[in-house]
Amino acid sequence: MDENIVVRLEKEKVVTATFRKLSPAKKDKIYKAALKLFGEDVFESVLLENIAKTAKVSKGSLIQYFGLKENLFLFLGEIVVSNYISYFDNYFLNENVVRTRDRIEQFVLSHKIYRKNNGDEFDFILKMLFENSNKLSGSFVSRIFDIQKEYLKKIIERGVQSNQLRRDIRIQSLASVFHSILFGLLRERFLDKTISQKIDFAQNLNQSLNIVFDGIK
Amino acid sequence: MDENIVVRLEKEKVVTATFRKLSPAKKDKIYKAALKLFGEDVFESVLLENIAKTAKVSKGSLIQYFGLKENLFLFLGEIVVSNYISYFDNYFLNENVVRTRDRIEQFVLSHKIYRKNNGDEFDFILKMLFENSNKLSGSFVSRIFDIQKEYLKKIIERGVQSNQLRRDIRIQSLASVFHSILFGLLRERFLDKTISQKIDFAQNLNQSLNIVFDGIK
Amino acid sequence: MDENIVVRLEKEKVVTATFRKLSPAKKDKIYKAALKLFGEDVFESVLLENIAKTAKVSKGSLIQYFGLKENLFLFLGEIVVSNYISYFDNYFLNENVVRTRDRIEQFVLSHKIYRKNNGDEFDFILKMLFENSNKLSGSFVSRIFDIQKEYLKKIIERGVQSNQLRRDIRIQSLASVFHSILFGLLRERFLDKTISQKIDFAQNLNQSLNIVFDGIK
Amino acid sequence: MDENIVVRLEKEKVVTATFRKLSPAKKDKIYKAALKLFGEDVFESVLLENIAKTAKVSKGSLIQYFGLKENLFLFLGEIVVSNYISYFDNYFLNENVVRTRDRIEQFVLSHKIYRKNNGDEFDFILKMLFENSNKLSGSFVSRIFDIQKEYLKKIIERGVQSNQLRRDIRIQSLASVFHSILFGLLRERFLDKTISQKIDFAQNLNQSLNIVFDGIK
DNA sequence: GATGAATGAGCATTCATTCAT
DNA sequence: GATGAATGAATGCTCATTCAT
Repeated sequence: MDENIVVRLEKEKVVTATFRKLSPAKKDKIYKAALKLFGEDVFESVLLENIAKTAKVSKGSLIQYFGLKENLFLFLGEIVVSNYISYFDNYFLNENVVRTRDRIEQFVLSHKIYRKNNGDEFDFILKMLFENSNKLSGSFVSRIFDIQKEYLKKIIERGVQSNQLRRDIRIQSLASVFHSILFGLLRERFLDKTISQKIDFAQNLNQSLNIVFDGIK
Repeated sequence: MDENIVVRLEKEKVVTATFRKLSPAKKDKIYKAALKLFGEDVFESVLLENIAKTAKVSKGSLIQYFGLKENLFLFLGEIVVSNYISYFDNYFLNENVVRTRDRIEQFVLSHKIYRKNNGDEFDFILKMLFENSNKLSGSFVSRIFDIQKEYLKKIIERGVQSNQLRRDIRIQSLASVFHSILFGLLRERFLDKTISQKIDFAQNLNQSLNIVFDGIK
Repeated sequence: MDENIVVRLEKEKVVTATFRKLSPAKKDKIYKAALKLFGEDVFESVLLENIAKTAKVSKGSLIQYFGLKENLFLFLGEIVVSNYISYFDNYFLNENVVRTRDRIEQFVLSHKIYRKNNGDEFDFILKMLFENSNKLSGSFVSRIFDIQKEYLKKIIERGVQSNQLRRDIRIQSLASVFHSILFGLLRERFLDKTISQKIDFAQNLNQSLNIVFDGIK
Repeated sequence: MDENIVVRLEKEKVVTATFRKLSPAKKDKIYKAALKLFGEDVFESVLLENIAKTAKVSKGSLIQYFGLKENLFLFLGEIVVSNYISYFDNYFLNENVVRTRDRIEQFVLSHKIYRKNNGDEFDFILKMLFENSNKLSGSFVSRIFDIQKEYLKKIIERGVQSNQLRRDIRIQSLASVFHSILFGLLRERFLDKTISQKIDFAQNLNQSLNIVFDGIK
């Protein structure tokens, strides 16, 4: 957990000094407990008492650390975003795919590995995307989306530079299109109960990318 | 309001006979009140008392009509879906655009008009898409999505028949791609607070369609 | 149903004139429906709506006939008591057992036949005896008990006259003792879940009577 | 209050750990308040709010201690039974009456003293015996009855051993008969509004015992 | 007279937050 | 600083009774 974020959140009155001074191990235990439970249920249905029990901390302490249930939730969001960035910054450092199309495909598919290693973070993000009221999750979702689009934009930019993509394309728009497709597949995969689910996620992705790269006229 | 739906819902114990027998005007008043409030806030935050007040009905009556708050909610969903279908079935009856690309564009843009005339329905759909837990809204969302994809599939099919689209395209996949784009734009438009919002919805749509129709290689 | 009772209850504002004027058949249908349901559950748990449904009458009518749920209940009690008296007055008219001991035994056992022919009345009496608050059932229970003791007293009196019983016995006390025993057996039979239930009711009765008739010293 | 019972009830989820950890004084205050009110009225008519007020505790705390109103009720029953046993076990330790007949008489009459010292327990038992639905009070009543019969059986057994009672008597049956008589007197004394009430309880008891001990033939 | 729709007082239960220890 | 007991506002649901048709 990035201590700088904790320091900033203390200034923003999201966490208290008491929390900041906790041992990293304890902070992490609280983070993990809250993450797990907020990833399993909607905000309203998650009880402080259960988080406390899971973190082996008292309910009173939780309130002392965050003041409000909502602040604990905000704190979570900040750490998840920060971890998400770390993870994919690192991913791109080690990625050396050449074709633009493949880079996008790999990026999207790499979320499967992210999920395997960071299951609770992944579940939390899904809950934020689809099940918590915009009032609570709005800014979190925007940030995750902006981050994802930023990665896509960088891939596209290099594609333009390397003449794999047409120069006249608007990068921002293309990033949005790719992002919508990625997001749509995600939703189908995890929420819809319709036929489409039976088709493989990777296959769906492949076809969608074909459509955009080849055009349909 | 389609009385056949009310009859069906009575069989499914979602509404009571007492509700079914209400005058259409009263049923509509209740529908409108609930629609407005459930479109403004998350399920848990909507109070029966306020719906009652808005509909100028007693809380007791509401319970007498639906038994459970959740049933009132389910009832709403059914009517909204039914109205959505009526609206767009009618839209396509009167539509006579020729180019496939333009047909999709018009269909998406027509949601603006739908919104203008059916603001509360529109807001309710948005709440369902983004803010209520999947447990509550899951089936509603699936149905709305299936309906939208069905319309897109029909447009695509005619596009293939009239040789405007390549014959080797998978219709289902293409419909999904278009739907993801449409859905992404919707989200950006109504929920994100980022820069992208400043750009015009229609322009965004136009560019997205260009990308898919032209290909980007 | 004894119309005189209905007339008296009207004067006591337990039933309305509207009810009195109902056809005997309808009055009886209401009586039977209420009897059945009040015999199945505690006063508070019996819903007017269900009585109405069972009697094929509207809830509004029920209120119109009795004003208060409690009055319907009082009405029931009156009729049950009246029927109970008729039944056992008639029983004693046709009874010609000689020995006092046997007369008591037969009287108690005859309740089995009463139960077979008047199951709902019997269940109602049990509910009154054991499960409804004294506030509601108190006077009913007293009356039933007085009636039963009266029958016992008459049996005892004849026993004394025919020199089957000691002359120095206090009839009232003896009647109470017999009644307590009868009542205790009833309770064991219908409410307790203990071992005693396995033993036969008739056997239990037989032994209890032996004890009292033989003395135990 | 027996702490072992509280510990057992915690395992059976009737009381919570929070309640168990309360100071004995506080537990007792709650017990006494609930006892008083449940002894005055039927289960449904007793309000948590009033118990809370009487115990000088918040309604929320009550729920925190017992989870359900019904559990508070069950808890009461357990303690009352346990106290009843303690009281009469102690009574028999200090009792040294010789004649069987007198022993029974004294045992029954000792309930008057029990009542004087434990008025609320006594009232609660009466409410359980006569006024709460069998669903709620059934097991409580069975247990109290079994306890009472057990005491009677022990008296009878010693009576047989000391040749005060005939050897051929069935102890179980005789205990039941005595119990019925005791119970009948109790009922007359506290619930009936009839003449019999005017006669003294002790006199009634005396006569009833005479009848059984002397036989009536 | 009959109906059944309308009403609203009443109550148990939930749970974040406060606060005493 | 840590704990967890105490609190009470908030809300869905029940159902006898009222009342308009």
